Amino acid sequence: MNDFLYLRENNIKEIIELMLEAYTESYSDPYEILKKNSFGRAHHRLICTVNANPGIKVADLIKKLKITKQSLSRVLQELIKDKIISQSKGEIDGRQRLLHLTEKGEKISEEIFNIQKERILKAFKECDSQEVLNFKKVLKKIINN
Amino acid sequence: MNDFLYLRENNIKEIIELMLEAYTESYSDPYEILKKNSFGRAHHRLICTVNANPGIKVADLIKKLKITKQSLSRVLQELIKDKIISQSKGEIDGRQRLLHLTEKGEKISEEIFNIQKERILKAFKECDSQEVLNFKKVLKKIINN
DNA sequence: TAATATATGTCAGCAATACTGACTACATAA
DNA sequence: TTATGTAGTCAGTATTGCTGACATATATTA
Repeated sequence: MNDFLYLRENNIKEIIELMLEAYTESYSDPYEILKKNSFGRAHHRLICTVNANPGIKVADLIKKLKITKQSLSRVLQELIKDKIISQSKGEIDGRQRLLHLTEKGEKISEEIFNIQKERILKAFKECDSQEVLNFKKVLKKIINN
Repeated sequence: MNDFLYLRENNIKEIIELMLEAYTESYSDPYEILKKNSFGRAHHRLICTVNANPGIKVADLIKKLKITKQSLSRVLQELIKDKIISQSKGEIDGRQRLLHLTEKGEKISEEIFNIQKERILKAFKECDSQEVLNFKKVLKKIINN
C-alpha cells in the first residue's frame, strides 16, 4: 500500500499546480461583491486574514501576507477609513496596533465568505468526513514550514 | 462519526483562510530564484501553468490564470524572448498558438520546483499515503466547480 | 467564393499592488 | 538615559493588472 508513490516528484509537482489553481479559482469567486465595494485582491487578502486572526498586530499581518508595511498601509488605511477594520492599542505592549473587523467589516466578510463557501461546500459534499479532515490536516502541515 | 461537522461554516471559513496561507507560503518560497532571473509572480504563475499543461493554447491559459490577453501578452512575450517558453502553430487549428517550456524553461521550472518541493515534501512525510491521496482528491474537487 | 466568426497579437493609457529608502513618533527594555 | 522595537508616513519606482481599439491570420458558414 504505502509504496511512497505520493512522495514522487510528479505527484508533488501536480499538487503544487493544483494549489495554484484552487487558490486562483476560490479567490476569484467573490470578484463581483468585492468590486461593488471598490475592493481588490489586496483588500480581500487583508479582510480574510484579519477575519481569521482577530486582534492580529500589524507586524504579524505583514509576515502572513508577505508584503511590506508600506504596501499594507495603503490598503489598511482605506479599510480603516471605510470602517471595515478597527485598530486598538495593545494593552500589554502599547506600541502595537491590534486589528479587528468592525460590525460592517464582519458583514462584508460574511458576504465574501458566502460566495467562496459555495465552491468548497459543493466539493466537500462529494467527499466524506475523513477525506475533508485529511485535507485540512495536510493543508496545516504545508503551512507549518 | 459522520455528523457533518466538517460542513459547518466555521470549518469552511477556516479552510478558506488556510488555502490562502498555504498558497502565499508556497508561492513565496522560490522568490530568490525568480528574482535572480528578473521574474515575478506573473512569470511564476505562467511557467508553473505551462509546465503542468504542456501544449496549452493561449485562450486556455488566459482562462486558467484569470487575466486578460493583454496582461498575459506582456509577460508571455518576455518569456518567449528569453527562450523560456516556445510557441507552435496548432496542427488542427492553425490559429492557435500552443505553448511549451523550452529546454531552458524546463531547467528553470525545475529549479523553482525544487524549492517549492521542500515545503510539500516535509509536510507529506509527516502524513501517510491515504492522507495525501485524500488531500489531492479534495483539491481536485474544489477546482472542478 | 464571400462574408463572418474565432484566435491571437498589439498599441496606448490607466489603475492597483507592491517595492525601496528615508524619516518620524512613540513605547518598551537595557 | 539610551537603545531597540512597533507603527506610520512621504516620495519615487516597478510590476501586474485593466479597458478600448484595432490588426492579422485562419476557420467556418452562407
